[in-house]
Amino acid sequence: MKTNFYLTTPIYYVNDKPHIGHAYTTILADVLSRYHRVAGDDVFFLTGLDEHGQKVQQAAEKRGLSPQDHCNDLAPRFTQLWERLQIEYNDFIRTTQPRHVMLVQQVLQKVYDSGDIYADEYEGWYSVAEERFITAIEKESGQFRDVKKLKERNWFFRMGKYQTRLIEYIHSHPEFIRPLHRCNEILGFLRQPLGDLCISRPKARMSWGIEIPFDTDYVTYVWFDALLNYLTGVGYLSNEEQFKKRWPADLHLIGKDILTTHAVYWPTMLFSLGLPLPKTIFAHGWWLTGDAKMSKSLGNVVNPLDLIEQYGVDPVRYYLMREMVLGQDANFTLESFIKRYNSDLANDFGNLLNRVSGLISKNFDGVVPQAGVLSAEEEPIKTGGEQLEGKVRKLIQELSVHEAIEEVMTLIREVNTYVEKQAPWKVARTDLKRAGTILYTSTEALRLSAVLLEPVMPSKTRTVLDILGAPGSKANWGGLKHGTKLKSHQALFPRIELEKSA
RNA sequence: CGCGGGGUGGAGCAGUCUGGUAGCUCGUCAGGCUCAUAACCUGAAGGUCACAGGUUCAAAUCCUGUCCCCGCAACCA
Repeated sequence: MKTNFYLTTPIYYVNDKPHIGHAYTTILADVLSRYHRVAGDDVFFLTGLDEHGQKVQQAAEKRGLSPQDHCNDLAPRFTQLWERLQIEYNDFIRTTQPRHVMLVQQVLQKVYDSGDIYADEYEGWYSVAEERFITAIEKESGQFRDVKKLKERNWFFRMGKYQTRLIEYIHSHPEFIRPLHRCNEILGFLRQPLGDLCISRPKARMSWGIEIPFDTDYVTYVWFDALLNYLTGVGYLSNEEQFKKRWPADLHLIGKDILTTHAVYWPTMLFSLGLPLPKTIFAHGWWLTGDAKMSKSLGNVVNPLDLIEQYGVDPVRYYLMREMVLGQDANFTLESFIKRYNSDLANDFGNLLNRVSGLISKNFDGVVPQAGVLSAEEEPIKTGGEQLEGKVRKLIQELSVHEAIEEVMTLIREVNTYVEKQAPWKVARTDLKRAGTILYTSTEALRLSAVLLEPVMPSKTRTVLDILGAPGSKANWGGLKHGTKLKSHQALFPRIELEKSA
């Protein structure tokens, strides 16, 4: 019986091209998916686009396009980037798809019928920029642009009535909101009375959205619409078999900026629908460049496509996964990227491949030698290799991707040390059998490391396994077969030579 | 008392939830090796873990307080 694993990224808002933040979350989801697939889980990985809302409407108007044309134009930029980044998602949802529109309307009707939606006249300060009403305190803060007094009839979701239940749920499910400090943040937020959520927008003001089924003068507030994608993607109200199998989601990956919507709005919506809550909502940090937050709005976006063109997909994936401690902010700089690339990928990983393949080529005609009797020297390498898969698996379960990677890199460094100390190039002159044992051991450890890095760097690790004649092999010791002829190859990760500038 | 992030050897960071000789990468210095992508290996220097109290047999880690740095119009993960 396979374990189901359903994970999601947020659906990205299509008012501009994708940037490194989108790429990061999606790569992270892909890496986790791949680790779970390798572990034998039945993975369902959902990503997609959030296409409704005022900002999309405005962006479209600016370009002289209809909102739908604007979305249709931008959507491929995301899907093409995901292809380029080797993202293997199971489904790509767009909130303008009929399946989603239907679901949102059904859900609205359901919630309405259950009495959790009511109409009310509301007068307050409205931030055009934020697309929402703000409180008097927020207005005083001066942080909101285009604030005006607005009196409007709208539909409201009885979010407030689930406050106590949500607090209790969070307390009794420590894995629900992670990392822990985010959980505390939400609990802090919930110490204030939780109001109801305005879930409609009058078409007169904003028409680009899903029509409210019981009041056609209104469209659905974009967040109420967007969050439901997680249900649409697994067939809620349309494919009960799939839904039963997949829901609740195991992991919602999100950025810390959208924590409240996911950890407060979303659970209360699910409470109202009588559905179980996702097992874990994980909020990761931001990529900072210098001291500024990476954002498409600041014009300091590092275009992931540019990096890929120059250095390849795998190093970019590796860097993003290794450099960010999940849950914290990280700095993105070209310098640190190059350092990581050179020290980890070129000097340690790639160079080790060259060392062993060169030695096998010189001393064994390029044919993997047999491991003879293992001495005490081999033990740490072999044991380390045997234990590595378990360590990596545990760390991935804990969502410590950077540590999982570091565990593998540690073994690779140990193998480099081992090769250095055993000096097979010397031993080969007097004891070819012993040299064979050394080379088998180091090459096998390299193979095993490549297998365990495959979710992070799917292309390059496959190249390594291909060179070693062990494609599709597993992370247990002994996957490398003696007698295999190694394929000739170029440097796996050519060093990036830094231009020496003043 | 607006919100959030952070202060750990020269740099960048783990470690803090689950207290127990302070770790990694880079850089520097010295040496080794020369199979390899000027790579790799060994050793060394360098930290009172922002500060002050407290809890404890034991604190970077838990509690209390203080100081400092960074980000916060444009919804952006």
